[in-house]
Amino acid sequence: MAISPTHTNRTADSIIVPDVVVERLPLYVRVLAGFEARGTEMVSSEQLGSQLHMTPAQIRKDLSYFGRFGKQGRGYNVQALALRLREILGLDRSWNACLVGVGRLGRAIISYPGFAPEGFNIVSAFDMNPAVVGTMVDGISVDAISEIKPVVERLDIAIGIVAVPAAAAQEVIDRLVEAGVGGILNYAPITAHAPGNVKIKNIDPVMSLQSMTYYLKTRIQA
Amino acid sequence: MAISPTHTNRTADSIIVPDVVVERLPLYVRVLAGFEARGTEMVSSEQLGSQLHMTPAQIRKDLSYFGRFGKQGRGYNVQALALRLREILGLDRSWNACLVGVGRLGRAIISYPGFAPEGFNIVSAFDMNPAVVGTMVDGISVDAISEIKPVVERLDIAIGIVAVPAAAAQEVIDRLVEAGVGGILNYAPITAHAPGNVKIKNIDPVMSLQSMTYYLKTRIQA
DNA sequence: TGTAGTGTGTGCCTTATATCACAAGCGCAA
DNA sequence: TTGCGCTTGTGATATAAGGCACACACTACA
Repeated sequence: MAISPTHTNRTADSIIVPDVVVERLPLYVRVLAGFEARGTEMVSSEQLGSQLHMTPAQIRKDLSYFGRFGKQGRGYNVQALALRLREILGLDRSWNACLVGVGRLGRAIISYPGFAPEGFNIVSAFDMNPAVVGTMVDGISVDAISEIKPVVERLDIAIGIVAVPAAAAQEVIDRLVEAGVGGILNYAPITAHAPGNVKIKNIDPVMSLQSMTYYLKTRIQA
Repeated sequence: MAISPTHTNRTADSIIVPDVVVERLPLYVRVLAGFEARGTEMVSSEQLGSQLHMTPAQIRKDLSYFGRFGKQGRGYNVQALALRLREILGLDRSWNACLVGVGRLGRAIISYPGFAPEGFNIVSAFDMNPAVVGTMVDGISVDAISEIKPVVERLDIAIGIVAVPAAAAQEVIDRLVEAGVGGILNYAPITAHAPGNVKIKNIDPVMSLQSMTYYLKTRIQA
């Protein structure tokens, strides 16, 4: 949460970075990767901004929370900035995750090919259903819910992915927290609760659609 | 976007409701459904707030954008408020959606059982791969990308769900917009662009994880 | 009819976030 | 070496969102 900047004259070290800013960093990493792939050496906040549809000032300010990465008159070195942002986000290493709930959704998550290339490895799965426990799904062995704590500890799992029915989700989250995970990716349609030192991110396509329709309602159909 | 309130003495009709507020409404609908199921007749903003971990004042203020639904000293009638919010969000009807990209992710989306009960029906699918075009997936026929426009018009499709690789996503989104959809649910990891009258919602679990690790980094492991 | 208890709706204030705008730094060209 | 064009980093300012606190409305009960 804290960073050690040499770049500031404010009261103290350890400036708190707003969540909104942290959530934008992966976006920057992604467009930088694009420029990197195209062999571009330098980019300006202007260029980044036009790609991302945001103002250059916002990008500069976001970056300024973490240091001074740019050169006046030149912009940012693509490679260096990408590298630095990955370090800041903790993307310069890989992370172990476990999945709870090996139903239809859970299986789709296990076989989703987007996690591994970014350094997120699902190394373990859990389910309540005795018919599934003990089987292998896509190379991952499925254990009983009661095994969460020992397995999380043994495999150094930092992230729990929750794909169980709504009714069971909070209970599962509590177990994951107790087992020591630091973050939870929750696919269940509930308002999940966890202690402040555990980060929860919700993925809820249905809720996205349900707010979208508010805008569809008033549209004149083409 | 506009509402016709009798409840206000402000400058004009048609108050613009902030996006953040609209995005919270489905949350309210969900907890109200819970109270409804338990047979509760009245709830206070206090009770709603404690379920959702938010302040009662925020809930009251959010609701006040749309009308005066509560009774002093009593709270809100659960059924009536749920009904009204559903109307406001356009959830008192069903919506047709189409899926573009029938790969692994696309198939998982088609067979995801969470959409239909909430009134979102995937009625059509499209893919680029000639091997898939013409087949049926989970009861949905797969057409060529070039068919998007006629099919969207014929089946009155308001929502496009994008599950194609990043490189193809913007092109697909452009086609969907041109075909006349009003909203897009985008699973591709890109910064999508669309005209202002088309609502885009992104679902990106990887990006969620990538910002989560920022907080995991600094955690003392248990 | 009166009074006590409760919870809404909202004006006003606080906090958070975004944008502006400019001094200062850098590189290039003459 | 000087000067010009460009782009950063950041105070200052503007806008947006959140929360407080209270007048007022409603119910219940005496």
